[in-house]
Amino acid sequence: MPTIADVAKLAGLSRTTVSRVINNHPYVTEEKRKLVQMAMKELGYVPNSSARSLRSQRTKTIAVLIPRIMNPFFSSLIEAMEMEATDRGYQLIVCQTHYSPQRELNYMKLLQTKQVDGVILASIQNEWDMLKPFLEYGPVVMCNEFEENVNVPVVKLNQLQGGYILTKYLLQQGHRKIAYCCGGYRSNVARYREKGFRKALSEYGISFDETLAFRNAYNIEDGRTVFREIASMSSKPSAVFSGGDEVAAGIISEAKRQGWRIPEDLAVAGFDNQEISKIIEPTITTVHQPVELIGTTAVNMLIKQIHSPVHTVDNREFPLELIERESTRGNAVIRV
Amino acid sequence: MPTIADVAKLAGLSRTTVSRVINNHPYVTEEKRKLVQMAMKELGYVPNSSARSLRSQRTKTIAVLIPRIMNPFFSSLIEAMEMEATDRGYQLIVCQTHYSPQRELNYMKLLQTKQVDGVILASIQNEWDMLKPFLEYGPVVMCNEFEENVNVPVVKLNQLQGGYILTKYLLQQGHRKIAYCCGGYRSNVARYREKGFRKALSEYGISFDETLAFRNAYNIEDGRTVFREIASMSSKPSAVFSGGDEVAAGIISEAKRQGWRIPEDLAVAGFDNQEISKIIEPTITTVHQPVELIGTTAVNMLIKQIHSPVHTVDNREFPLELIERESTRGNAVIRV
DNA sequence: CTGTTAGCGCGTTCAC
DNA sequence: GTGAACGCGCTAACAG
Repeated sequence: MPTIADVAKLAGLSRTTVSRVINNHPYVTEEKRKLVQMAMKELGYVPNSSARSLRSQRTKTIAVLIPRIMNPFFSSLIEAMEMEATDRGYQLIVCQTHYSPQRELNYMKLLQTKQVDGVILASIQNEWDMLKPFLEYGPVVMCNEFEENVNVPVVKLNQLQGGYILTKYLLQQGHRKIAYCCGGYRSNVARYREKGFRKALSEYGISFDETLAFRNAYNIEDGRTVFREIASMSSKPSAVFSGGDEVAAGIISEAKRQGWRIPEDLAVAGFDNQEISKIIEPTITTVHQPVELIGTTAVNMLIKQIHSPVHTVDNREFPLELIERESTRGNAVIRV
Repeated sequence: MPTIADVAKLAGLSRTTVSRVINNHPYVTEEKRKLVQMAMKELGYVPNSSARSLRSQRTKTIAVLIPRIMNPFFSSLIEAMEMEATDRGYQLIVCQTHYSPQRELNYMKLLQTKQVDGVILASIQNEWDMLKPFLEYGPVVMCNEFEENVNVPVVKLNQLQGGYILTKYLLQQGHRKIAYCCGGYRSNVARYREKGFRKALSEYGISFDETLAFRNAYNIEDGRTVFREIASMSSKPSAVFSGGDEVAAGIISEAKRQGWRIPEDLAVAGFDNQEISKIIEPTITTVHQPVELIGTTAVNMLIKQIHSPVHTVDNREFPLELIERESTRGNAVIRV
């Protein structure tokens, strides 16, 4: 492997000049620039990035923490982030916590060891006290998931509004007894979504019914289980608000197996507007989340922080949008 | 940020001794080891990984190239790889080529600049001549996608067998006119799958009919298009072999919209055994690919190469498995 | 405009 | 068992 010294020797110049050419510095004669470039090409020289990192204290690499990649929400988030990072000259390291606080802490150490220039937290598994100390080692940006009263830039979605519009829509459709599904017990995303759910209910004078809440629903299989529980209830809901399209799909699938009609016997609403919500029969009413938008925004906010470590905490929040489909439509009958 | 020198000073020892403790070297008194550990803790010392990389010529980082992460096949591949890499002390950089040869080459440069210790190619966009030169810069392992007559370790799936068993099954069900869908025009995965398809056909004395082939089908929307074309044919197939579950789902969905019955009017088989194949109605007959297995295997093969750059090219190939579901079952009528 | 010189933080021969 | 000294490859003063 040729080093900068080899190039310098071949070009008959100093290492400094070669370095200047590499980094597009001004104050290099066009003539010598050519000389250096030819030498680089002839030797097949490429700068060693460990050396550059050590010298410049910059790795041009960022890490993003998510629970797991198989969740389509996080796949699309990573997809968008990776593209944006690449466009801006950064590498992206994926870190799956699998909901483990310990793994999360281990990944945060990438910041201490200076393996990455910054971290995007798209999931939070530890109490903030555990995470806070890492802020001193480098910039951190929160994306989607967030922590309150914390001095960290965050790009998030208006979950309260999202929960509200979806619930209000169900109420307007005539539903008065609505089951509630969510996952992630200490997630602020889920918490605010629930606030929106409750707000809409209260506007109709309805109070939250904990016996209609399912708080551990993450995937299709969980959705099936939820349905079975609903089916076994003596006083059944006429609609379900599900915090995820997969869960909604599971509920629908199981309901149909057991001969229920959707939405006539049970209206089902999801969240995320994932592919599955468009292909299932009936198609699922859901809330669209601009995932690509928050992904690219988070990357850009982080890179900005990396370049100017001034603590200008500029938060961003984007609205959510209701997508009405078949799984809730046209069964507008008030059932008391 | 404290350095190794600070720790040495505080502990009243030399940098060498500190380094030995960090790297678990023998020949360090238990007493001094404690001393060093206390000093490290007191200062909150953490080794700088750029410096370690520069010195040891090891980054403990690997890159994996895929077309895009949103494809569930690649999400699960990355999920498995990331877990295995982490378990083995490596970081994983995701590289999405988006089917662009140029992007692929850019990512391969990570090997030249020594930003990564090795690369896993799970997708190939360039002619091999373009990729081959990079082998000299570090170990490369191919995973799933492959190139023939090339001296690179590869872990793959027996696509020929996969295509064969699925097609043979359709033939046994009585189908004689089977449409064929695939994506990826220069993929060996697709090529061998097609070989299996043709092999099964020929055993039944049927020749491949190019007018029944759709070679640009990747997603649900493409599946819908495929169906429309099939529906408009004068001489229609009784079954479809689709190279992906999404495409199969799109075909089914569109077919149902237009009032066709599946499998009675058209049997549809997919590939990959993805979630969607279990939830769609009818559920989709498909071929299960052990994605996690090839993911972890590829990571381990690469790490092995990194540790001992001996060119022992040990390839691995795993079998595929047919999963029979509703989308093809029970319409076993010979139609000529 | 260009070259000389000093480290960035660490691991590793060698001597002791 | 331990420490002094060198260099991994590069960039950034500082002179000139």
